[in-house]
Amino acid sequence: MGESEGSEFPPKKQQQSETADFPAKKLARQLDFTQGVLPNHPQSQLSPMVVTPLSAQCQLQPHPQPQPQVVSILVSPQQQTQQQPAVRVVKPESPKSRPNAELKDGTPKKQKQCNCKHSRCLKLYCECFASGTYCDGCNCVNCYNNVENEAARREAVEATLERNPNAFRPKIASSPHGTRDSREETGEGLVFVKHNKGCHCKKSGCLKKYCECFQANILCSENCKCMDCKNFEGSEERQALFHGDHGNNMAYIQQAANAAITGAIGSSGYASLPVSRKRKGQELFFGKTVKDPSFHRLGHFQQASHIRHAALSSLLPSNPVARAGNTTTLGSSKITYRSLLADIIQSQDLKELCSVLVVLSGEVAKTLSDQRNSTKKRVEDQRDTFPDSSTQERLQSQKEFDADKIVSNRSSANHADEGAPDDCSLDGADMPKGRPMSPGTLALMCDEQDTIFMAAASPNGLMGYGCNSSSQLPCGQGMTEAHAEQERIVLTKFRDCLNRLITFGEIKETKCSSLARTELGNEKGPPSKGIANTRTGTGSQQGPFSNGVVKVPPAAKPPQMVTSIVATSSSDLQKFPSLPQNGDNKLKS
DNA sequence: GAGTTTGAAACT
DNA sequence: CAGTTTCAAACTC
Repeated sequence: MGESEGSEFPPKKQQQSETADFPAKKLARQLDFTQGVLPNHPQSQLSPMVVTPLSAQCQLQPHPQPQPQVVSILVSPQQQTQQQPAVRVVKPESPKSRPNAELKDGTPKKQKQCNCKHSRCLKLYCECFASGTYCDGCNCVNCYNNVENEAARREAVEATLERNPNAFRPKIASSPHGTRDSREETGEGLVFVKHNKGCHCKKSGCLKKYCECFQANILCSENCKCMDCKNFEGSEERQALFHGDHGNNMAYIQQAANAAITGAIGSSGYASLPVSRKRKGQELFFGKTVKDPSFHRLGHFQQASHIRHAALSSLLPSNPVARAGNTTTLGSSKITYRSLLADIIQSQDLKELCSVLVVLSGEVAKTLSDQRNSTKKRVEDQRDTFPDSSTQERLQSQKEFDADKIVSNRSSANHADEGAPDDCSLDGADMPKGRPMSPGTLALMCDEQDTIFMAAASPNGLMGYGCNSSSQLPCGQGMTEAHAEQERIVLTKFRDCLNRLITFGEIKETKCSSLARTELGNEKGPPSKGIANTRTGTGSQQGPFSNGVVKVPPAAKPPQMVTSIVATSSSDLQKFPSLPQNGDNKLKS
């Protein structure tokens, strides 16, 4: 029925609804990108920074709302020209919907390929379409979800949005404010996420991937209308799935799921809870305690593996959830991901970091221009002494050489432990004349609307540097070098910061890993393959915010994060193998 | 790999 | 809004 072959697709009814307003504006309106947080927020007007994935990830959050998963906006080349962003709403919890996501072992995962036959990949049945991406290398038949059929695709998007304005929104969201309040009341440092619509499972017990909640590695919530749900906190069935260190073994999980669904697990040895034990409202948020605290950690393990975006957002200090301190408190019933670094990164720290980087940048600029000035002065002095042209030439060469040396010396001083990324200096090659800023710098600044950063920048001369120095330095190469150097210094420090964060996270991870093993009483289980991801080698295999997600006592927390970061010496750096040296990866990683 | 099961999406 | 159908992924054999 429905769309039979040969019938007009999409249906006429849907086609008629096209308006001039659509789809870009409509999309922009309907996709708040942050789970309903932004629409009323002044910054919700789809600024370029918001739709830029990198920016979205490192964007400083001036607003206090809990930050949901990062929503990547995929702008196809064609759509870029048409200013109609396709929206790739990432289900951050679902590996399959994260193109190029990595498996736990770090192996790059191929983008999910759909196998649609009858939907032309223009309905939400199609995962590619649902995720806002073109089909690429899929096994689909009669696919319209491609550039060649952009018009049809757009209409389909419109039709889909007409049916459901939230169709392309992330299905998994951070809980609304009330939940955050709950968190605050319980003193928990947990991020609460749940399925927006909830699942409607009947037979799977919400313990199979048929269940969107389970697939998302989140617990069923009050939004769900599932039957015989076993995907709730404290569920022995669910716990059995992930018990021990089988967290990565899907076969084992599925076996356990089957056992759970058929009743083999859950009625033996444990008091079976009522069917609707999943949270309804806040009942369980406050009252019910978790029988087994270790299960709580398990929840973190599991969820962490899929919710990297959430991890990132929880890292943001402005997220009060991430800020909450006591990692040893395990009273809440809502299991959600919480970053290992949540205790380490404080809002204040990030502000300080920004300020320090700005100051640092300003200092570099100042030092650089001072040195250039002295060089210039020396040259001029010598010119007065040796007015002949050949000497002038030599002096000019000397001047240029000195300038280069300044840059390279400073560079080497700050890259003693690395191959200095030359690409930094390329950034300014095609800078505009006004206030040149390389992509790297822009990335560092992340959000140009961030008042903290910008406010801090001005008094320290960073913002003025470009103008001032332009009068001091010859335009072009010298200025490019100056900016490149300035950027390099700042990025280096920032990298140091990230390195240290990684290290702290790993310390916690390691501690928690052993702690979890102990508390889980999993003598029967084989050693974990996935829980304790010890970073080996360069450490750049995993991003700084990768899935080390284990709760541990905050023993590793440095007293003053930023201060210690900035004070990091190059010798310290050598302890921490680097982040990617490639300029592009420096911040994106 | 084919067939079955499942639940979301689409439709009535 | 509830019931039914369609669809494609998940799952089983």
